[in-house]
Amino acid sequence: MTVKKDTLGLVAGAFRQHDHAKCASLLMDAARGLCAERGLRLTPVREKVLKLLLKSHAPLGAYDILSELAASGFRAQPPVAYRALDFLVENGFAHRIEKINAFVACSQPRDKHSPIFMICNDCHQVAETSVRPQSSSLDRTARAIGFDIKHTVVEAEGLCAECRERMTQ
Amino acid sequence: MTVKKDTLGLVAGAFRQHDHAKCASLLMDAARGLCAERGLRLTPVREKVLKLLLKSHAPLGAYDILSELAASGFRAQPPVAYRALDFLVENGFAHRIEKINAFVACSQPRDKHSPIFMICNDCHQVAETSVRPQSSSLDRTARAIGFDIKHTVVEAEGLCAECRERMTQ
DNA sequence: ATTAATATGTTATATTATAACATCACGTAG
DNA sequence: CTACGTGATGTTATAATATAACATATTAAT
Repeated sequence: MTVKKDTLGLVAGAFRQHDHAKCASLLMDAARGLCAERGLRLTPVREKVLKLLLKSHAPLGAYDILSELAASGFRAQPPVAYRALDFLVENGFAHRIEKINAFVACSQPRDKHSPIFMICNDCHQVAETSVRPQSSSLDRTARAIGFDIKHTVVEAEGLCAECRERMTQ
Repeated sequence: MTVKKDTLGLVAGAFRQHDHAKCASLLMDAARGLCAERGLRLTPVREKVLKLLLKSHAPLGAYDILSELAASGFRAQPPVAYRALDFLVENGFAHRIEKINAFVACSQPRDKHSPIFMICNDCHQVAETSVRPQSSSLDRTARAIGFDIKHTVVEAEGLCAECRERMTQ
């Protein structure tokens, strides 16, 4: 089993009830701490966008974010959202989900990791888990052919356990 | 090692010189055969789009295909390309690469497989390989939390061995 | 204070994708 | 054969996603 126990817990948790407010505020603190450590500027827009991502139970598109920014009195031209998102993604505070052109806050911003997403087609929630870099079959295949990986995209779409249960009831 | 030997060969091959014309015509024949077996209609546009994908050494965007279709006398409104691509993807003759919004012909259209792509940022070629369904850590994680996978996206971007060598020369 | 680097403001436009509805082609049940 | 249902194509329009380019402002370091 390449998946770590606590990571598995997190995955399951993302599709269940949990203290989201607490979880969000811990992650916000983590981001502030990391920015301080690394000399990164968590400016008002960037912080607001991260807050929006943390608050959401589902991934947000750039234009969802844009309209929430507008509602909070920020400037609302597309580059505003894309720049903030770029910052968050580049620095590991958020991830882009390619399959659905959307963004989620990272659930483990301190760890170097290769995220894996499970996207539920019914409730539209997304669970993040990860594998240790270097341990996946993707990495092993790459090494075997001398391919130097810069970034990986690993996503699955389907139905989460809760939605599946609800459907058969 | 979860990667099969012959699959590995294919991966390496995709970034190297090979008899592309022969490889393309074999895959075209395979597609015609599969359509006959399964009662699918490989109409002129669909065949032309598959031909274009097979001919290309790199993935093609929908609008690349559209302009090549136009150049060959086909109708060239976006839905024409998207419909043909949808058909090819749904029936396993092509894959969509999410990371770059582009399409490639499938190199193993007869096999049920979960494709993996390695995208070279320098030469823009893409190698397809695959893992046996059910054997990846993605599948194991999904089973562990009761997530029912419909489709997976596994992609890596970076530098292929050839481009890396060329750069250090 | 001056300056270089970073971040934001703004306009415009590029790129990717789909909705909606009309028409056509083809196999088949009557 | 023929009319009917299905699937495929034609066409217009527009939606959704993303970036280029350049001006201005803020910050941090000298």
